[in-house]
Parts: sequence; C-alpha cells; structure tokens
Amino acid sequence: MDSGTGRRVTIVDVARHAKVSTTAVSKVLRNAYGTSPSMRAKVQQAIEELGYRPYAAARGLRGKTYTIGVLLPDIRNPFFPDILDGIKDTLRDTDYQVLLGPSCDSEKDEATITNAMIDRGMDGLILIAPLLPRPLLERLAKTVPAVVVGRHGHSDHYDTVTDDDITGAALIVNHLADLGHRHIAHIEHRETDPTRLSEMPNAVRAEGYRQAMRTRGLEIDLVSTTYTQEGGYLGAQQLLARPHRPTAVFAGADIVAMGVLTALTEAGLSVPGDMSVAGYDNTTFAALGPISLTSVDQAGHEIGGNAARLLLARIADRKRPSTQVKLSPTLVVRRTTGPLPL
Amino acid sequence: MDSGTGRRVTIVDVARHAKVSTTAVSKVLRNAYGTSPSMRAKVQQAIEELGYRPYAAARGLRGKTYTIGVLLPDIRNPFFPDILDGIKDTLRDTDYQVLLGPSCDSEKDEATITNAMIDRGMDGLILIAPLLPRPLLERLAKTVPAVVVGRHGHSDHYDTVTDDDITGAALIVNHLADLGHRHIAHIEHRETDPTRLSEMPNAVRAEGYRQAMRTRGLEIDLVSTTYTQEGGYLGAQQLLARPHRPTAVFAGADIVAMGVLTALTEAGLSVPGDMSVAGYDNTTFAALGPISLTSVDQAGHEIGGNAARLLLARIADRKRPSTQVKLSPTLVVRRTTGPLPL
DNA sequence: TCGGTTGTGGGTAACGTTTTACACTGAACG
DNA sequence: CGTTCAGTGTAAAACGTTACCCACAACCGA
Repeated sequence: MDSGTGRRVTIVDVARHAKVSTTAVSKVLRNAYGTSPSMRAKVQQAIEELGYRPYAAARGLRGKTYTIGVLLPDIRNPFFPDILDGIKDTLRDTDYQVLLGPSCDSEKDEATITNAMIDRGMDGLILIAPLLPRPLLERLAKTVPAVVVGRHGHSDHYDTVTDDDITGAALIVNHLADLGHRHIAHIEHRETDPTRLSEMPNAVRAEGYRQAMRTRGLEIDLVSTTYTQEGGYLGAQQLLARPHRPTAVFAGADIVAMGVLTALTEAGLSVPGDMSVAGYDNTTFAALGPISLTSVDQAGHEIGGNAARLLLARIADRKRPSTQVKLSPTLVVRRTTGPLPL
Repeated sequence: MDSGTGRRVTIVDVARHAKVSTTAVSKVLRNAYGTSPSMRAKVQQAIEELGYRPYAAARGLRGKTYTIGVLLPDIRNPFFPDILDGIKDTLRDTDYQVLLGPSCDSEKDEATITNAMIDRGMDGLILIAPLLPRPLLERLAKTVPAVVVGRHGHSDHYDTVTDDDITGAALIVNHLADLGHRHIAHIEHRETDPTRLSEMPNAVRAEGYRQAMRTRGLEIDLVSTTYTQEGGYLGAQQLLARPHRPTAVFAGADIVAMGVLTALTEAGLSVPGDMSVAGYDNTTFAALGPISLTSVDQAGHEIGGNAARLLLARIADRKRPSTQVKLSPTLVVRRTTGPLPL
C-alpha cells in the first residue's frame, strides 16, 4: 500500500525487509520447494507490510506472465459475454488474469491482435470463432498454447470446444416442421473460403439445415448474406420478394433474426401470425419481452469454462494430445414461432 | 516468419544479421537520434528478413509496453462497444495496442483488474464509468496515466470525458412533456455512496430529471432499482401498482427500458398507446425494428476518441494540467413515445 | 566415523530491451 | 595546427524476476 507516487516496491525491497534473499522471496511467491514455515511467515509478512505485487512484465521475461488472452470476433454479439463469464469463473481461483483483445472484424486485425498478445508474453490464448486460415492457426498454436472455440475440425496442436451446430439447426427445422411449416427458409452467412466452409459454425449450421430439411423431405431455400442485423434485413426482403413466400424463417444467428423482424414489421406482417421466425444463440435480448425470440441455446458459460480448463491443461503440458469438446444445444421456444397460418 | 516452434528472434539476432550493434537496432526501432540512412536500411532489411517483432514484456521492464488498458464495467451493455470503437480508431495509427479487462461487477473486481493492468506494465488506462471510490481513483492516477470516462467531477490527476447527463435527462423530460404528459416517472439506479452520488452518470441523470421536472412545474416520481433489465422490470411493476399510474416512464438506460417494456407487455398494456417509454444511451438494440425505443444518444464513438486522445497526451506529458471534455447528447425519437392517451 | 541423504537457504546468470556514456571520425573554424 | 562540433556507432549497465547450482547443517544407517 504505497501512498502516492514513488518507485514500485520490488522483490528486492521485500527481501531486505524480511532479511532474506530474493531467491527466498521468489520461492515463497511461487510456493516452490525449499522453504521453511518460519521463512514463509517472515516473507509473507514483509509482502503484506510493503504491499508488494510481482511485476508481471518482469516475470514475462523469465517465462510466465500469468495472463491469458481472449480474442473476440465481435464484441457486439451478445452471445460472447456468456462464454467470457465461463472463462472468468473457471480462472477465478487461479493466478491467471484474463485480458481481451478488442473485437476484430478482419483476418488482418485478428493477426495483429494475436501477435500483440504473443509479444506481450501471454501464457495462452483462447480464440473465439477466429477467421484466420487453418495453417496460420496451426502455426500460432505452435508458438503459444491455444484453444479454439466454435470452430469445427480437428488439429493436433490446439484443443477445440464446439457446440453441435448440425443438431442445433435440426432442432429448429424439426420444431418448425412439427408446427406444420413446409416452406422453411434459412438465412446464412456467406462463406467462400474452403476450409472455413467446413469449420465455421455458420457454415455448419447451414449444412445442418440442409440435412434436416432433406430428412424431413422438405425443399431447401437458402439465402446468403451476413451474420449482422443488416444481413437479416436484406435476407428477409429477398424472401418477401419471392412469388412463393416461405412461412417460416430460420436465421443463423439472433442478430440476423432481429433484422428479419425489422423487415417484417416494416412490411406490415405479423409474427408468428403471418410468418414464424427463429434465431440461434439465445442471446440476452432474445429473451426480452417485446422480442421473445425462439432460439437455440449453446450453453455459452459451459463453453467458456471448458475452453479455460483445456487451456490450463495445455499450458501445464504442451505435449499433451489435443482434446475436442463438443457440447449439445437445446431449443428455447418463445413467441416468434407458431403453427402454420391457414 | 519463423516456421514452426523455435526460439523467438530477438534484437541480438537482428543485430548479428545486419552486422551492427544491438543499440543500433534499438535506435532504428524507436527512430531515435543517431542513425545514418545506410544503417537504417541495413537494419530494416534484417528485421524484414528475420520477421522480428520487439518483445513487449522486455520493453516493459525498461519503461514502455505500448499497451493501453480499457476497463469496462459491463461488457453486456451495448453502449460500450461504441466507446471502444472510438478508442480503437484513434489508436489505430499509433504503436499502441488496446487490451480490455473482462467486465467487472464490483469494486473489488475493479481493483483487482486495474492492479493486474498496472502489474503488466500498461502505459495508460481508460476507465469507463468506474465504481472505485474517488480517493482510490486519485491514487491510481498517480501510479499510471489515466482517463476516466462517464464519471463527472474534476480531478487534478486524471482527465475526464463525460456526456452532459443533465441536459440528456432534460431532453427526454421535455420531449414527453411536449407530448402532453404530466405524470412522468423515472427509474434510476440506486446510489448511496456520497461521492458517487455526485459523480456517477446515473445519479446525474436522476438529478437532471428532477431539475427538468421542476422547471416544467411537474411533480417528481422516482423509483430506485438498478441499471439492469430486471431493475426495469421491477421498477415498472412498482409503478403499475400505484393507484395513480404515470403515463410515461423515463428509464435511466436502454437496458432498463427493456425491462419496462417486458413488464408492460405482460400487463397487457400497449406502448405508446397506454404508456410512453424512453431509454438512455441509444444502444444498438434501441434501433431494432420490434423495439424502436426513443432514447438519448451519447456519441459513444466521440467519447472514446476523446478519451484515447487525452490519454496519449497524458502519457507524453504526465505533468500536464488535467482536461475535462464534456460532450452533448441528442434526442432520438422512435416509436415508444407518443402523445398523452385520452 | 563415514558417506549419504534431506532440508534450508543464497549466489548468480540469464531473459530482451532501452539508455547512458563514451569513442571515433572528419570537417569546419579560428 | 589545435579546438570544437556534429554525426555515427558501440559497450555495458540497468530493469524485476526466476532457475540452476552450490553450500551448509543436521540427521540417518552402517
């Protein structure tokens, strides 16, 4: 508790104050082998009295900074805070601190920020639905322990945590089909990159939609835009312009569903009277009274918790075989979906 | 571009490769005085060829890490990303990198995270609507350059960026009064701490509400809950239970307004037919079609930009007199407010 | 008594960067 | 022909921490 400005109190100050060596202090800090209870007590007290906190930057120079970096693709997407909470809760009782990168909207941004994190000596990285091409992810993971969240596909160098998007899409399709809908459209996020096409959640959801529709013997109606509100708005307009309109729309993300709802409101259509709408992610605002959006819940908290746990394990042992965790989504029915209009 | 694992390439490697001293490399990196064009060229090329990036942790030990920490009180509040964008845009062309603390919901969390940031050698901190008591903020600002956003009140040690919450509240009150409303209730975030009572935006908004109501000769009707969706829900229930119901509700934040809308929907009341509702912050979802919430826009992007600018100035000169920037809010009228019902 | 072990503690060399101080050149100046 | 001076470069000492290695004492079993 230094009051005011002045130099930082260092391990040397503590050592002098406790009348031991800096080595001793360091050992106590890391509760390493070779410290007697009496010495520990002395050092603890000195630390207390001086209000000493180790300087992470200096520690970094020797290997560990006790910092974990989290990369969010889009801080505006209300699904990510759930993941973050899971990460935080798991890390709460460890010495690790979490720091977030500012949201990055491009591959280039992402590379810049991950590099910045590595340069700052972070002990491990959690990448949430990263855009980086596969080979770069692999290379990254060779440099620093990493866990990739939300992106399907196996790697030997990083662990992954995903939610079963195939099943999730099926949940929605079956729910709508059970309500009697035959013409169910899907608005997806356009994907061109070939590896991303098989790995990104959006692409997998679209594939799940296709499979479920085929299983049900229904005709596929796919619109490609983006996972944004605007994407939903434009997608809905496209659908409304069709000679043969769908009776239900499955938006690939809640934020997309919001755009759809906006477009329907403008067109004077009622939901679910004229058209059913479903989203994906069960974000906080899906539950809001005036919206009350049917959606798929991904258990973000658990996703984050698993990611943190895997990362800690990998930091402890970089050679351990890579693990894939796959969680199951659940359907949350609310008021935007209803029986087929007559 | 090292392919694969292997040691980091350091300034020593660059020096050896360019056949100069490490000092020379360092000078080029920081474009310091005392480098000939020919040497610069040699060094640049070596850096290029080896794919060298300075190790921020090591730099930290010598003073600067080129890292700026941002503390968000609540990552779920959709207003903060706007501020963040402003910060990012201002810092884009500098050598600084932004890192965010995970959202913190208590004073203790906040202290932990700011300490963690200081321990990691951050060059400056931007604190967004921090909860920390004034003396701790002052002490913090003596340790590290800091800018406080959203919190009113002057300090000699840190700069501040605020939006004029008094005026903002008046915008709403006047808008509603102009529509004919006489009984306008306000849902505020309960505040007990005395310094926070004068400094926190929520408290100032409540004060602005009081002033504007008095000016208009209207009676004050204040409900104290929290700035959360639940707070809005509970506040609305309280208001609905009154014998003499208000005809308009001014919620202190958009998220609160969402709770209000939920409660009204449940009670079978129409908006704005039966009751007008207004929020504050003009968050992204206020604009969403099905919600279309009247709100006050705070120009978050500009707020962030100013904060970053001030911080850079303070990092450059820690002794400079502290600056207070105050921005003006604007009213955004949407569909949740309307004329007094008959 | 001896060698070996175990429990404690410290000395010191890194880690990668910046910064201070200084050495060496020529050239310009009187 | 000394003296100053700007320009160009380097050596070496920090910065705060950890990890390796060694020293010392006490105890053990043979």
